[in-house]
Amino acid sequence: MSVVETKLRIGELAELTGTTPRTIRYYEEIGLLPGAEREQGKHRWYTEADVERVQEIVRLRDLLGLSLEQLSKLLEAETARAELRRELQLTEDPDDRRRILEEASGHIATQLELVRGRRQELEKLEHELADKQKKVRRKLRELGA
Amino acid sequence: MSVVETKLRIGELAELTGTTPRTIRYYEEIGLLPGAEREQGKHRWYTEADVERVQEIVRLRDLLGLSLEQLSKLLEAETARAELRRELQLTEDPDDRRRILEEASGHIATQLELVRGRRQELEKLEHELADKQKKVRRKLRELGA
DNA sequence: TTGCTCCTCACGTCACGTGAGGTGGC
DNA sequence: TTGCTCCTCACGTCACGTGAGGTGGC
Repeated sequence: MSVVETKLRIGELAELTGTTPRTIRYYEEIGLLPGAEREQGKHRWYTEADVERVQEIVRLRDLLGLSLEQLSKLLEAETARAELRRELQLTEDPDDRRRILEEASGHIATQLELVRGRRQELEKLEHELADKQKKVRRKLRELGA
Repeated sequence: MSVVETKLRIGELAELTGTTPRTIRYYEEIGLLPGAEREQGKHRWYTEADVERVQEIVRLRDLLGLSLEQLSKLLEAETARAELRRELQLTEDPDDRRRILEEASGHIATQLELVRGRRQELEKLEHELADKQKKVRRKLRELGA
């Protein structure tokens, strides 16, 4: 919670997230990343929040294999929520707070379903491979005897 | 083990594997699929073995997120093994059998490592999401009280 | 001021999608 | 024979990679 925000250049953001400047610019171009702050019209400056956003994008992209359009839709709700949350953290109205929390819960549930489905597919493949491995090793033992 | 092989057309192979004819042709073009039997120079005919091959390709492609070049290398050894296996199932030489089985074991181990790594990444993400969900739900309960 | 990183085109690539126009097989 | 599926170009698309030529900031 420091007062001075850490300002990052596009190359630094890229390195911290395992991407490239070109990828960052592309994500901005298609609206997946909010347009970075541009001092007087030249270099882009990023914050810690951008690092987290890009890390989330990269993780879901790689682990779930979603297209960037699908990812946009998945993260859109989250982005809207984040904005609302800021506004409404100021208010203390319990109805508003409940609504925001319920939306968050639903959004997390959606992601959880996707992740669980993938994990189960991978577990199935893993078990099949482990099974194959067992059979091959049993045959090797039989040969050794 | 029937004598008559089931002959499949490219559209049937595609549907059975969740792909498209264009994808099948592309995989043949880049050498990921062996060129299908071509009767007199026109339609391609496929067998059950092709179905299994494409299913394996698709599964590894989607679950591991490998490029088709990486997949080629991963499956190359397996293809070579399959051929050797046929030759050597005829011979009964234990040294040859041992060598083949050991190669198979190594190859399966490689795939298992990739699959386990992915599975663990997904589990980590799943736990983080489950954690988030818990926190949101706790806040909701606090509001309800 | 020098050197590195940044900037914007713009063309290239990978893994296919999508017609266009024509031929094969139950 | 008719209709569907197949065939081969060949251009389009998505998600960037890769220079080319030029400007910004510690």
